[in-house]
Order: sequence, then structure tokens, then C-alpha cells
Amino acid sequence: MTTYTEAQAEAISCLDEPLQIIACAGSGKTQVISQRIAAILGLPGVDPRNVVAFTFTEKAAAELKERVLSIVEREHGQLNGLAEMYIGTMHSYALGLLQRLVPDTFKYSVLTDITAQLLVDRYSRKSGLTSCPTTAVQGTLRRYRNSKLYLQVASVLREDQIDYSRVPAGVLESFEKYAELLEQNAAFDYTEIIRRAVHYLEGDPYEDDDFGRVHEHVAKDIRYVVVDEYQDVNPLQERLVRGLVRFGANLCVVGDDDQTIYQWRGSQVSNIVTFARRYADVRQVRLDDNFRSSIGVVELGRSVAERIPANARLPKSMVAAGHQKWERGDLVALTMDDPLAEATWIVDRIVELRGVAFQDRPDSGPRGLSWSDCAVLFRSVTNDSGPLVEELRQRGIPFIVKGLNRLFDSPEIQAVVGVFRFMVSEIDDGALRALWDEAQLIPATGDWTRAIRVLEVGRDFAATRRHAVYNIQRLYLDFLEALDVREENLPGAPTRAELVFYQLGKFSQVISDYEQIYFTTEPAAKYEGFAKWLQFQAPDYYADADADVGYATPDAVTIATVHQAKGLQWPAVFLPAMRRNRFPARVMGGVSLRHVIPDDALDDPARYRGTVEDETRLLYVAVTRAQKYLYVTFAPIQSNQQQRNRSEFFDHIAAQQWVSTAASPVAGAKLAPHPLHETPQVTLSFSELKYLFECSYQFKLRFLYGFNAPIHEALGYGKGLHDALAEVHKRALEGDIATKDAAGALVDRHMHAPFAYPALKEQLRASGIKALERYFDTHGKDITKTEFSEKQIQVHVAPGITVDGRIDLIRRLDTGEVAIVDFKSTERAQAEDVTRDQLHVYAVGYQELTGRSADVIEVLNLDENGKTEREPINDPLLVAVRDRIRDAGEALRTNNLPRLRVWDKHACGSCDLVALCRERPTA
DNA sequence: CGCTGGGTCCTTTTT
DNA sequence: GGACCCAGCG
Repeated sequence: MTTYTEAQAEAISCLDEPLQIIACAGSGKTQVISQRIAAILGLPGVDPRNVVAFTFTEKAAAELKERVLSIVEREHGQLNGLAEMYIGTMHSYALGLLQRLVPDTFKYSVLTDITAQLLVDRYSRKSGLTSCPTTAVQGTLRRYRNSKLYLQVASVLREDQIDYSRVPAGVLESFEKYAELLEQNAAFDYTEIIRRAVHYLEGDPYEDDDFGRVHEHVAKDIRYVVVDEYQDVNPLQERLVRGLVRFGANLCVVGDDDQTIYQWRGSQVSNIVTFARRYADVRQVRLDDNFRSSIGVVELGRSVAERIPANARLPKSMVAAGHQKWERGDLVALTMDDPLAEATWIVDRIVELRGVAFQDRPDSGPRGLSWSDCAVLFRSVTNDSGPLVEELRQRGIPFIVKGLNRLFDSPEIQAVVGVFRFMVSEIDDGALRALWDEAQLIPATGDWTRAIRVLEVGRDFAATRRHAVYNIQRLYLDFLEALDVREENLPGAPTRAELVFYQLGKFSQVISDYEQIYFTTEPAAKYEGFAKWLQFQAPDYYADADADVGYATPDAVTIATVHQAKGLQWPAVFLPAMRRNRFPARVMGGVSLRHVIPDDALDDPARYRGTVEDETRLLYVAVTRAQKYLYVTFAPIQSNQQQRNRSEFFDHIAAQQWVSTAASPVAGAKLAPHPLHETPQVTLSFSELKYLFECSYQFKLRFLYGFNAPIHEALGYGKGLHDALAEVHKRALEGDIATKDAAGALVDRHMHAPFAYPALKEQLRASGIKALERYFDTHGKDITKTEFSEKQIQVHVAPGITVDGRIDLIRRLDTGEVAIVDFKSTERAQAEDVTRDQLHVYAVGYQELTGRSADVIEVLNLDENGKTEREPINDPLLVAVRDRIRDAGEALRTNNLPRLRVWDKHACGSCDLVALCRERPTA
């Protein structure tokens, strides 16, 4: 049982006033939030669905959720309905809200940075890109060159507080076009997800049904809102929060203004600083106690934070409250001759630290430090980590670099890119072969001639083959198959094969991204464009392709940027490359936001450019990552005129009394190195679980390596039907019973098949209507018996293992029994027991949700000749399914994901990726 | 010591 | 495209 400080306890128990928790680094913030949420759940009359908690990343969400669940299990035992508590990002919350309550947006898909940029470039005129004026000499923005900037403009215009009268009319006209293009494609970019949700939250409930439905939900269901990392909220997100609490829900925001490090992405420090002035009767609780670090680190951190002007900060004073002892020599600031010497010194020190006794918690015994207890934090990993990486590699010390390896720099990906340069006759057979030899990708059994044949047939664009059938992804997989490229066939050690497959899988994602936008382009032009894009655009987008395969965390030195280190901690932290113009970083030149949106249209334009204050906050984050040892080093780069001098930050640190300016050997006893073993969180979505049950290797190919199936032209059909039925049942719950004649309108609203050619579109529409009419004919009378539609479920199987899913429909039968219904729109051959297991997971989820058990499971086939299968829920099977999920989660954690032992008619026969796995049986 | 002009160099990343 | 560095000038 955790004991809390007075301040922590105050924060936990303050449940009925607006609360601002100001949490210094290392103050046990997550634990406090978890405990507070658990306390809310324990209040009489509070349902889990009354709680909404926002985090900034999915990872942080998984962690918070896990902590809340384990506290709840410990303190309240079984609690029903936990699946309906929301803990996650604002984006997924907003999307969920729209897709639950606003039927018109059910069909919308989400564009990533990359696909949004592809869209803007493909429709460079229609998107407004090339007509967008800029004060830079070029006059307007340009295709490819400025599309990223254009997307930033489009985001800022929606996310920030804008004085529109000061934005040039041409810019606004361009933006209108962009918004229209998104609309036409039934797509949201990340900003639009939030903006649209805000639109409904702020709307007048009497204006239309959708506003009314959102209004009612918020007023009735939402009673507690928690916002973590509040310092990183941008003005639009702040409106989302406002919208959620406008009917009196309790708001609690948690954050540390000193750790605002994403200003250039729109977060606004003033938001957290003025919170208490903007909301009435705010209680502020300061968590000043730092339990993480020694007094030396804490005091150093404090001195850094105090460099930030007081009017831009919330008053606070971090104090050391933990058990870590400070000893002279723990904190060191050193100057080296050059980056090479710096790297050598760091690696020497890492080696020296290995085995040094360290105590993680006041009540735990000492252990010997290991590689993974050391982190080297750079302002710019890409530019500065080279010498260190080289040194570590030479000395055989394991390390993980985040963000250094650019996917397209690897010889493997260059070989794959070569395939597409060959497709457009940029290189010949011999040159391609050389690339593949160079990358060592050709298996001993590989038949090069056969593989080339596949490409030659594929690039005969004049052949009257419908290009949609023979698409890029298909070609890629066919080529790999023809060449016999499989994990066990690749030259080299199995670990190398795993890494290569990870890269090949990433490339599959690259294809998917491109084809999602260019699917319907004529083949010749499509391949031409793809080859160009691969060479000129894509390399900049797909930066990170490092060895992050799977969930297992290796014992390795972490090399990361300060940004990536936020929220993490290590016993020993190195802060090298403390050079002027690097850290604090120099402001960048080039055509940027201010050439499109004038400064006076923005509240705080400087934040997009970067200020010394922002960099100081970054330094604060960096320093406070260390628990005990902190080594800050400077080494000039003689060859670079701008990077020869010490950073003012270095001088600040070196001048502090806790910091030594000469290194002494690490004191203390040596033990055997013993890395901290972290249990990785595993959250499986329902569809992931389905694949995991069916074949764990298929799961690995899809979700760990990233291989995607070729896009099917009819994609969207099943989802459209599904969404149409969801609307029918949701309306039924409101007492509005739809009938057969609504089928056409329903299909028109929900069916979005962006990859279908016109005739197929028509055909899909027609068969969609038929399917709905059939549904009304056979099940129309049951529509009134709807209990729930699209019910969120969650199964917490074991610590760290959770399954999330959604049940299509729950209804009462004539017999009074409760049926869980799953709609199927295609008769995808599926092994019988997988379906049954899958449905039993729903049954388990239903049980956790309601505390009751359902009676039967129904699979309702929407296709022609489709029949309903019904089976009673089998209690022993429920137990068995839980065990299976737990085993599956364990298998994931240990990366034990083998293929099926023998060819399975159903699983392998229907697997899109079987070519990467095994030989097809000869008929 | 202050100014000028030519040469040099160019970050961070979640949803 | 523009901030910074530095040599050279008055």
C-alpha cells in the first residue's frame, strides 16, 4: 500500500472542486492521478462511464489505465463497466465521440501526416497548396517543396487562436479548399478530428439532432474530466476540454509548466499558467516533492527552471524528498577536445558504472547497474550521436538509438526501391540484381529470373488488366514470393532476418500509404509517381526504423533526444554536445509559418519559432531525468564554425555548487549487473487478438513487422453495412424504429468505397441496399429488442494484458435470453474454433461490463445465402478463453510467435501474407 | 569598439 | 531564408 504526502493526499481526495495539480518532475504524478481516479470510481452513484481522462500518448494511456485497473481491483474488487471509463488521447476520444454519436462521420477515415501530405501533393491545386500566398520570394507555396509547411498552416489556423482579419485572404481561401478536399474524401486529418468534435460540443443543441445527441451525452454521462500533461494542450484542445465540462463536470488538470517542450507544435504555456484565472474557484495543489533524484540533481534542476522568467511560470519550488543520496562527483561538467574524445569518455564511464550498487526504492535492496540504466540524451540525435554510436558498436556494448536510422538509408530498402526504379525502366536487370546482392537479400533458393519475370509482366502497362487488381502491394508481395524471401531463408543470423523483415514490413506500410492516396491513378503514371516519391519525398518521412521489434525490452544503453526522454528516468544520464547553437538550438531559417501567417494574427507567434525559454525548459527536462549520476559534457567541432563554443547552458551547469568540473572515479561497491526488468504493457484490440488466435506468425507479420494486405477494391463495403446497422440500432434505442424503405438513405450515408471504380461503386451500393432490406425482412421485428449497439468492452486478463473491443449488438430474444450479435459481411473462411473463441471473448467482455452473463452468441451473416449461426454460451469455454488470451499476451511479451506447424486449409488458405511464410501446397 | 559583409550552416515530433 | 560567426575596416 502506497503512502502519500499531505499534498498528494489532498490532490487525491479533492473530487468536487476544479483542481489544478502542479506536479514537479519526479513527484509521483501518475500514481496520484491513478489513485484519484480510483477514488472517483469508489464514490457512490458514480459509473466508470462518467470518467474521462486524457493523456498525450497511447503509451501513457496504457500505463495510466493499467495503474487505475490494478488499484481498483485491489480496493474495490470486481467493478462492472470499466470498459466505459475513458483513458486515452484526446484524438481517439474525439474520434470515438464522432463515430458513436454523429452518423454522418461514421465513414470518415483518418489521414496521418504522411497520407495528408500525399493528398495535398496529389491535388496540389484543389487542396489550395499552390495558390497559397507567401511573403517569401517565391510568391506562392509550391508542390512537394512546401506541402509540409502548408499542412502546418492548415493546422495552426484551426488549432490556435487566430485574428482572422490579419490573415491574408488568399491564405484563408486556400485553407477553405483544403477543408473541402478533406470533406470530399471523407477524411479527417489529426487536427480536424478535434476541431469537428469541438464543433459538436460547442453547438446549439436545438439546432439539429447531432448537436442534441452530443449535448445530451455530455450533460448526462460526463462527470469527471482529468487532463494529464496539461502544459502541452493547444488552444483548440482547451476548447474540447471546456466543451466537456460545460455542464458542470469536475475538471482536474495536471501538469508542469516547466516541462512544456512542444511549443513548436502549438502547445501554449500560458494555458496552464493562467488556468486558475480562467476557471472559477480553482484549488491548486503543488506536488513539490521530487522522489526521483538526489538533492544534487533536484537543486540543479531547480536552478535551471529559475532561469525561466518568473512571469512565464507558476510559482513552485521543487525539493528533494527521495532516498537517493548525493555524493560529490555524481554530477560532473566536463570539457573535451573533440566529439571523439567525448564519446570515448562517455563509454568509459558507462563501463565503469556497470555493477555499481544502486537502490531503486527506499525499501529495495541494492542491485548492480547495467547497460539499460544509462541514457545519453542529445538535443539532436541525428546530428550528434554518430561518434558515440560508433564507439559503442566498436566496444560491443548494446544500445538502442531512437530516431537515428532513417529507413531509406538502409541497403535493404534501397534494394526494394530499386524494384520500383526497375518498374519504370530507370535501372536495368543487372543494376537491380547488384542492389539486391549488395543488400544480401537473395535467399540461396531464390530464383532471380523468376522474380524478374514477375516485374516484367507487371510493367507491361499496356496489357488490358484492370490495374486495381494488380496493384503495387500485390506486386511487392508477388516479387518477394517469387524470390523465395522468407524469414528463415534470408542470409545471415536469425536476428538479422528479423530486422530485415521489420524493414520489409515497414516498406509494405510505405506502399499502403502511397496507394491509399493514389490507388485509382492509371498504372503507368502511378508507378512513375511512386518511383519518384520513393526517391525524393519518402526518405524524409520515414525516419525511424530501428530495432523496436516486439515488446521485449533489451538490456541496452538508451540513446535518445531530450524530447523522447520526457516522462522517463535513469540512474545515470549523459548530456553531451553542449555546444552553442546546438543547445539552446538556433532558430531556423527557410520558408516557414511566418511567411504565410503574419505574426500579428497569432497570440504568441514566437513559440513556433522557438525561444531560449523553450530551450531552457528542455534542459530542465533533461537534467531531471537523472536519478543520481549526471554527466554534462562539451566538445567543440573544429570543422564547424558555429559549433566551436560552449553552450551558455553548459556554463550554467558547471557553475552550480553541486557540480564537479573534474571527473573522479565512481565510488561505491560493485555488484553483479542486474538490469531492471520492466513488464511491457500489452493492449490487444479485438482484431489483433483474432489474428493472434488464428496464427501467431500472421500476427507478427502484420502488427510487429507491419506488412499489409493489398488494398481490395471493395474496401469499405463491410464497414458501410456495419455503420448503417449501427445507426439503425442506435436510433432504435432512442425510440426511432427504421424500416425497409430507409435502406437506400442509410447506404448512401454510410457506404464509402474510395477504391472502387464507378461500376463497382454502383454495384456495391445496390448489394448494400439489398443486404439491408434482407436484414429488415428477417430481423426487422427484433429491432425494438435492441439492448445495446456498439458496446465497448474490455477484458483485463492479467496485469499488463488487456483486450479492447466492441460488440456490434446486444439484443433480447423472444425467450428473454440475452444474445450477443456479431455481424459478418464477408464469408471469409475462418477456422470454426477461432470464431467461437472470438465470440467468447465478447461474452467475457459483456460479463465484465454488466456483471451478468449473456446466454447466446449469434453470428449474423449479412451476405446473400448468409445464415444466422447461434450457439449457447458455454461457461467452461469462458474460462478457457481467458487462459488463451493470457497465454497469447505472454507469447507476445516473450516474442514467441511461431507459424502454424502445418498448412491449415482455413487459416493459411485465407491468409494474405502466406507467401512470406510458407510454400503453398501443390494441388 | 562597433559596424559591415561574405561565408557557413540548418532541431525537436504525437495524434 | 536567415541567424550566426568572424575577419577586416574605420
